[in-house]
Amino acid sequence: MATSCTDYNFLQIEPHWQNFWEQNGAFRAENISSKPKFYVLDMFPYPSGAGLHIGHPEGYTATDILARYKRAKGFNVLHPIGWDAFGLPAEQHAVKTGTHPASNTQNNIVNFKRQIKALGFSYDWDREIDTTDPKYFRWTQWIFLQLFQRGLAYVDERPVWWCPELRTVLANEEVVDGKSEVGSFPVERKNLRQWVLRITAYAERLLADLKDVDWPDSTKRMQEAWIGRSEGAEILFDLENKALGQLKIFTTRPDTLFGCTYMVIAPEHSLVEALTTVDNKAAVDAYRKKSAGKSDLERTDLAKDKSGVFSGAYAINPVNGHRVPIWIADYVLMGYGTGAIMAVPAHDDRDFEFALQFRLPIQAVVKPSLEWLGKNGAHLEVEVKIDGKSHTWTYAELIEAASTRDKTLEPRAYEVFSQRVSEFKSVFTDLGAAMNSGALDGLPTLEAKGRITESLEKRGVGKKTINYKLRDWLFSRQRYWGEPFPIVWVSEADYAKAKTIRGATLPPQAVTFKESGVTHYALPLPATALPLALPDVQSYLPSGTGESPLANETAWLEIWCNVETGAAVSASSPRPAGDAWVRGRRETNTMPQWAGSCWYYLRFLDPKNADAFASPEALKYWGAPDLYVGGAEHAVLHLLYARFWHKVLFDLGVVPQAEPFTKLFHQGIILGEDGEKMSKSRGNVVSPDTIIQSHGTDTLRLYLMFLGPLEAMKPWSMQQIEGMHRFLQKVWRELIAADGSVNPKVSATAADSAELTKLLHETIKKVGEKIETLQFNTAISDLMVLANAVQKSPTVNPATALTLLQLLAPFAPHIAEELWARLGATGSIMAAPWPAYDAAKLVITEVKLVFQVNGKHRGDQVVPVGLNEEAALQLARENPKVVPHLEGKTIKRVIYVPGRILNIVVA
RNA sequence: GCCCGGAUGGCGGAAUGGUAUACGCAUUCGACUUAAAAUCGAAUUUCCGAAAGGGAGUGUGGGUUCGAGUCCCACUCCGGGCACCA
Repeated sequence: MATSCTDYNFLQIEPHWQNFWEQNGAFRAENISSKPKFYVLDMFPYPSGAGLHIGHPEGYTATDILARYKRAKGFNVLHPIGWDAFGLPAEQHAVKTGTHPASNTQNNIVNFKRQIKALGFSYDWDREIDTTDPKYFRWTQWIFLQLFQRGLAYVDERPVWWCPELRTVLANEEVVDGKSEVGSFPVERKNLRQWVLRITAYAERLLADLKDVDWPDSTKRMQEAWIGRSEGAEILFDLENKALGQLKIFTTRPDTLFGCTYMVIAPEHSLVEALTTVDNKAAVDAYRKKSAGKSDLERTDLAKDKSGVFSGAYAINPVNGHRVPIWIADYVLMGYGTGAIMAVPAHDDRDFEFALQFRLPIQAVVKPSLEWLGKNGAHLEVEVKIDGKSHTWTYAELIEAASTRDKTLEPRAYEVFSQRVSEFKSVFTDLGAAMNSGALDGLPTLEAKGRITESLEKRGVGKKTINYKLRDWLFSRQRYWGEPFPIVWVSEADYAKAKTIRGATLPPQAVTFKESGVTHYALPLPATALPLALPDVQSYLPSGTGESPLANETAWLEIWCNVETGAAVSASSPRPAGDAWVRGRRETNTMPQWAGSCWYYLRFLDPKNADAFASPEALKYWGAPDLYVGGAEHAVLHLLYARFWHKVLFDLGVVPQAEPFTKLFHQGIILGEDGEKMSKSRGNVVSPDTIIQSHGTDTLRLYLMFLGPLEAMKPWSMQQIEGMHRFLQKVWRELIAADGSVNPKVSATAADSAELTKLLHETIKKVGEKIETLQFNTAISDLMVLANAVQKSPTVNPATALTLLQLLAPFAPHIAEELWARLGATGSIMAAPWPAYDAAKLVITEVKLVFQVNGKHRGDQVVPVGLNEEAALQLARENPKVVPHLEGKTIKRVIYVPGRILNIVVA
């Protein structure tokens, strides 16, 4: 039933149809259906206090268009939404106001939901999820238990930002210019006990399986770089002081081992203390202290000046027995490789810089090409002996001679490189051939690598290894507002007791940590005891010790725990009867925001299931999302973490496919009218609410899609949006008369012109194809062209008008429903099958043939399709515009592309 | 420094190797109106020209081709991401 307004009153029409859809459950997806499925997913939002910004509806409109189109095409469409609602801002708000983060979060959700509903998206609201709902995070905790059980979770000391003044741990974003964001107090790095997930165990598969997904190449490449696989060798260097054992290094260039003139270990390396000699101790201690205060970022910021300090100790190069000094420098990171390197200054930029700064020897061991030598050493002057006579040449001359006239000069060229390597303009880091390397001499780099690795391996001082930049995932936060870990810390004896009862659910190796000489054992709650809810706390302020506010909730924290059932009573109560009760302390860390978003796409399949995170039937029917749309800022972290969890679930046999997101698309950022990123401080933020009030959501949706290609970054324009509104007004006016009745030009007795009919069928074809490929901006152009044709036409057949509305419906669903109803069509436009085009109507009998002379457009003529070349050439030669260009010329060649061009090449 | 994008009218942008600038915005003129808005019609890459017409033209320079915005090579500028990863 249509509204009663006479003009295009979107403020009345839009809520009316939103209400209609809601009451009819128009967008409900069925888990049991004979229809083919289509799962289209948005990256669900974090419900911030600021409300929706214009970037949200951009991606959401794109998926909504596809969802509505696919429904019309006969698919059972799953198009869900929910809330990624754990997070730092809610916690900060709670600290400030003292109110529970849940209440603030719920307020924000209400606001987000109102805004999203006002945009008319066809979400299945029955499947709404909220990551902070215990019914949801019960399964987040369950997945953690699976990881834990498989040995993929462990506890380790990791550095975090610590603010002594605020007595709290800070997130990276809470640290601004080395000071706390709140209060500008100094901060330092401090090691704290953290949960870590062993994502590195999946590095190889995370890399290899990228080939199976339909993702933007740039995103794949970013993930590849992040995983950062490199092949090389681990090599053991004997230490001069044999009592200290050996030093293990990682290198991607074992072939340069003969060029190793010193070694560097990270300041955090476990051997630092033992290696440092008495004379150097003071300097080393000072240096370690200085670099401990630096973040990785600061270490890299100081890139220009390499810093470091000599340990006083030496190692022995395993291939030539040379005594090489061991330095300590923070350009070597403990987190990559072995935290120690062999420095080859002749063939590595950083090592070279360091060697220059500390006057360490530089030994060339890889031959560059003569070309490279000429380019980088041209400025040198060299002595050259020819027939016993000495000449002074420029190095460029020597290279020139060696590479053209006199091959015998080549050794001299390399001799110069060898002796004066530090005088060359750049460091040779590419592949070449070995030199000054004993038995390796002359071997190309790749062969030399293999040869030396093999020989080291035989001697037991080296082996081939693969290294990844990817590091294990720091998975805990010292915060209140996150999923609690379903872990209780117990004594060794109690853990042993638990093991006899629940052995199968414990990891192969117990997870432990040592504190004041006591080893604590991590005992998981049984899955039946989930969810472990957050307790109410007195204060959201941090505990002051670095632990989360949960550490202050003694009654929740210190418990008697039943190892069999996971039941708990406060430790202040008497110990309950029975053997299974042990004394424990709960884990006070909570999970990071990523946890909830790592698997939410699976919960949508079966969101109310109380027995499993989703039923096997739902998992099988829906599978992975067919399309996932979201910002490129998630190209690495979210998308890599989710892939990791998914693979673990796949290994468990609970999800049927190895990759979670088959097809991925990133929408571009919408900039402010000034072409800058939208931000509060610039005052260029556009709110969807304002536009919905002034122009309506149909206009907003159309405009967002018309701005430009979905993936492009594009500026907002208030003037352009008027054009979209005019377009909808025009559609309205062509179909509805001033009094609100149907425009008399829409007449059942009117037959459309052949041109209009043809255009209609062309448009059906184009719009359908363009929706499939997410080319919405040009699809809308096509709709405008059709609307313009309808406008020009004196009459229009109702069937044509209805088809136009159907094509418009995915983009601007409210006005489409309204006009559909007013034209007397039955049911919802959403229920009508997508119009099919008639290929016969697309057949053309005449085309415009362009005449070119020497590739230049000189004239054109409408000709029948299938005109042969001879006839076409004849027409061209008679064309008055072409004739002058042919006069007095001989035709050398004719290129004829039927239906397109006839190019006459003349001399 | 490295990696990835991009550069087309006054603006957002469109163009399977085949008429460059579709569609929209803006601007100008005209119609309607007492007037304005809205709407409708027309014009709008640039240079020469009254016009007809012609020349140039997709960041720069080269190349391939009958024909290049599109393919190849070199470069400039802009944007984004990553960054001492051995």
